[in-house]
Amino acid sequence: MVREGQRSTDCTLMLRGLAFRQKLLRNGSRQIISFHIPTEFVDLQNGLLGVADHNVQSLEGSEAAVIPRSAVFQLATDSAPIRLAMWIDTLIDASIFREWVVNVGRRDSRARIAHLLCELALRLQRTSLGGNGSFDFPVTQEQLADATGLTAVHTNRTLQALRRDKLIELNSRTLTVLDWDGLKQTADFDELYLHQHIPHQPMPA
Amino acid sequence: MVREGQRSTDCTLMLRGLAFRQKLLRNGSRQIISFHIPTEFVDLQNGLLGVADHNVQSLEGSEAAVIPRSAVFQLATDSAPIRLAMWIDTLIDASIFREWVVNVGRRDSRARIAHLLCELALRLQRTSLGGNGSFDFPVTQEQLADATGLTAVHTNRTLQALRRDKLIELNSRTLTVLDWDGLKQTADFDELYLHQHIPHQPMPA
DNA sequence: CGCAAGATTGAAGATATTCAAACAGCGTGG
DNA sequence: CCACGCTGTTTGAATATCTTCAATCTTGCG
Repeated sequence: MVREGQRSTDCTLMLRGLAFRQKLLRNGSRQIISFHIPTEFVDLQNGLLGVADHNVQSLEGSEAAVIPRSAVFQLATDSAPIRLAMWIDTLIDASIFREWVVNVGRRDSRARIAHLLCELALRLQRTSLGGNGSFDFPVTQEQLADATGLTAVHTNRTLQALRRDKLIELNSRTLTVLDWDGLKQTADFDELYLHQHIPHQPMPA
Repeated sequence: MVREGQRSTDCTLMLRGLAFRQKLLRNGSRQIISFHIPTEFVDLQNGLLGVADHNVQSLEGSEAAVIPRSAVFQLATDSAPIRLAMWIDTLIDASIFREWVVNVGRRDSRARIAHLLCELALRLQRTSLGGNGSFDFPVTQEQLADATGLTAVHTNRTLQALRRDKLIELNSRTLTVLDWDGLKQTADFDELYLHQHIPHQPMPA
């Protein structure tokens, strides 16, 4: 979808499925930096920064709307509320990145994976893509590993531990949260950083 | 400077010294999320998001200009170029967070610390706060550790290794980069993510 | 069926943590 | 002026967590 170093000419809006952003290191390893679910902009910032500093990749079965950069900025230029909404969207993005720094920096494997699952579950729930704690989850363990800064092997073992403790179920492509409070607790999860309750003002005073 | 959960009423602009943002975890540990040097905004985003999701702390001897939120937004409302510049500022912030996720997620201690030093050195250099590779560096090893997701002890040993290899010198309060290319190489450092060369257009088309 | 991708398992090893103690620099107060 | 306490740095040894490597198992699918 987007390649690092490339000049970006479009913005993409997720419609169906999952996409993620990643950075590749010289030594061959990869870090996934964010996941994106339907209704979310994937790369609103690329247009303004001119050059993409990372890649975007979509999982199979995903659909995204590709919007020419010029159209997006026309919207932003014409409408102050839309412009503000777009800015806030990128700020929430940044807030999630900050939490991810904490996640990979200061939590053990168990809490890390639990935290990632909490975040995705909550965001999916919010867009009503998951009925009562069950979600379509087409993320491989290797991708989970690259998102949490772990290896695929250790991710596998950690997932087993979470299953053993009856916190989650994770079959081929579906994740179900069995014990939401327990998962939140092991994840040290506080949803404040998702900023789901932005005050609806025309312009903050 | 800023406390988590607090409603923010001001923006702060660094004038002298160093400040950093941090998140505290329930288990008592801490993750530093960014450092801020003079000429940089520390928390432009807090005003828009309404509630701070993290703390900001300044090192001794720092000075910052506290600007009422309303004044900042008045500026943003009145001037399209300033508004754009502010947006871009927050986007570069986010880009740095992304690189930090990679840093703590996928680099070993040596590369992690080298990368952090590269970033700070380059940013300081850019604001001409460092003559020929020597900088005032009032960051303790414990803070370095909390920024890289390591322990203070291991940070100490890693710094010794960097010194032994003649990459840096780090005395009480001054950092000097002895071998810039070597440091960049061990850090896997690519400055693209700092977006120092944003095209100067009135509005990207 | 048979391939390919993903998941799982085991054992050995590396990297980083923990705990505890010693050491250095520095400002304060006796 | 020096002892004292404080903060920050350094060191060692034992331990934990996570990685690596390699093999096996499972599943979906042409």
